[in-house]
Amino acid sequence: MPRRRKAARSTEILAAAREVFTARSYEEASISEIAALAGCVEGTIYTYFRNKRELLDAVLAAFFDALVDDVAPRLDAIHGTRDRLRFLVARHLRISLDDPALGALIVRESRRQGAYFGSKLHELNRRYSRFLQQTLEEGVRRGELRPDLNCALARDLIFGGLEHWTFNERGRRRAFEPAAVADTIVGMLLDGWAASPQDAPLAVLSRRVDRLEASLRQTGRRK
Amino acid sequence: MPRRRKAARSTEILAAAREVFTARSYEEASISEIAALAGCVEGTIYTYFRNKRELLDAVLAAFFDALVDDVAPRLDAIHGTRDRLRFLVARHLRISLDDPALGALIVRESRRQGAYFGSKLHELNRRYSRFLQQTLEEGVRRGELRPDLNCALARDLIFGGLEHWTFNERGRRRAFEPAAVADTIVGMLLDGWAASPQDAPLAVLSRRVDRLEASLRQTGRRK
DNA sequence: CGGAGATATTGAATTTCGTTCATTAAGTTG
DNA sequence: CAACTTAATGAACGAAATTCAATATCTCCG
Repeated sequence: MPRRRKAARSTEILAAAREVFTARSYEEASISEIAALAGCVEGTIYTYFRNKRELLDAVLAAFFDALVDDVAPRLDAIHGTRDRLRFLVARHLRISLDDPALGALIVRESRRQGAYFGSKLHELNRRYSRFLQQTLEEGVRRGELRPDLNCALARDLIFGGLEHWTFNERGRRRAFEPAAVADTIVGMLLDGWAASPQDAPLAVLSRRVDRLEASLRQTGRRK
Repeated sequence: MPRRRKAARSTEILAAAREVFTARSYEEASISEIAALAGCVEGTIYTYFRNKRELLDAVLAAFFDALVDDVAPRLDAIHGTRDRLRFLVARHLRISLDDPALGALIVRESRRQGAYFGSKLHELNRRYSRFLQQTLEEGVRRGELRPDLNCALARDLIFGGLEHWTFNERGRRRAFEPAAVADTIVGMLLDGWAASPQDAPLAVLSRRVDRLEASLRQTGRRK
């Protein structure tokens, strides 16, 4: 009932919506719960947002906005393609550590609206993913990456791969170190998965070491 | 009103549900529309499926079941890690060509339920993705892939990357040739993105050609 | 063949939830 | 302090998911 500046109310509703949308799935999240949490009635929400979907989009948009602002200056300070990639991958992985529920929400809901392409969300996503694509393109220009690399495809492989891995990792309920995982992933992508010819003896030896370590770990656990 | 064998009704409802869920988003798809298409009333559906979500899951499960049955024998007939990977990637890409609407539905909705991990859908997904993971593991064992390759991570990178790329490609409304794209992607992943030392002169030359072409295009546009 | 039991199907009732809108009340301005 | 603007309300509406007691149809056994 008290009347305030529009911006304040809008922020409250957005915060409440974020709370509820991360706690429940989109279908289960109800406008009435968001309204209760924001300290207003359902009707009020509709003077700020056209509908439930748009409210969710606003929550996601706020996140991407902040993300872009955070990444831009830090990426500028890094030189060298491999290091930049490591930073971008680690930063992306950190999303789901900083706020796991929000990270899950983004994976669940960010690409779901019928008219995704051309939406504000799509535009924000493009702005964010451009960091990666430009890094790749510059890598090619500098001769650090293969001249025939399809950068748009490479970008999709990275983002999609990270999303998928993060999603599965959440299911496994394991902790992880973004910087270390980013190192591994960037190494895999830049250097390839195929064994180099001179690796063959190394492969055999490494396999034996792996097995030794594994069995040591096993016996260790059995005390 | 006519009464038939349970299996027949169930199949009709499933077919109708698939139709409606691919045409509209989950929220927009209504049980009444599915019932109308299946030639029964809403109530009937609830004697076969507990709720709307479970109906959707059944549609997705039927798809994954068929997919696993299709892939298994064909993969067995292929030997060599690179060829197997090419097949698996191409087959996965073909999903969204065979039935684009269903492909889109899978991306949109397959990981959305709150209790995904441990669900039947999760189990089917695991069975399908195991094809890829086992191919990778065998590749390592044979010495065709790097001995230190993290196969679970590699698998996630591939599936996630393909999903992301397919999603974006749909937005771009371009056609593509699964075999050709699979070739490119498997090549990228196995051989890496970093320029090999002897590529350096090539990279520089390629860069110069790029620039020439770009400026030609520019002047062309200015007429 | 006929009736009893089983069960598939119904459709109306219930409930829940998103959304609308006429009304109220709090600020603002002159 | 009036006239105006607009934030906020909350009751009402409509649509859609879900439930359930009643009904229709099938099966099987005497």
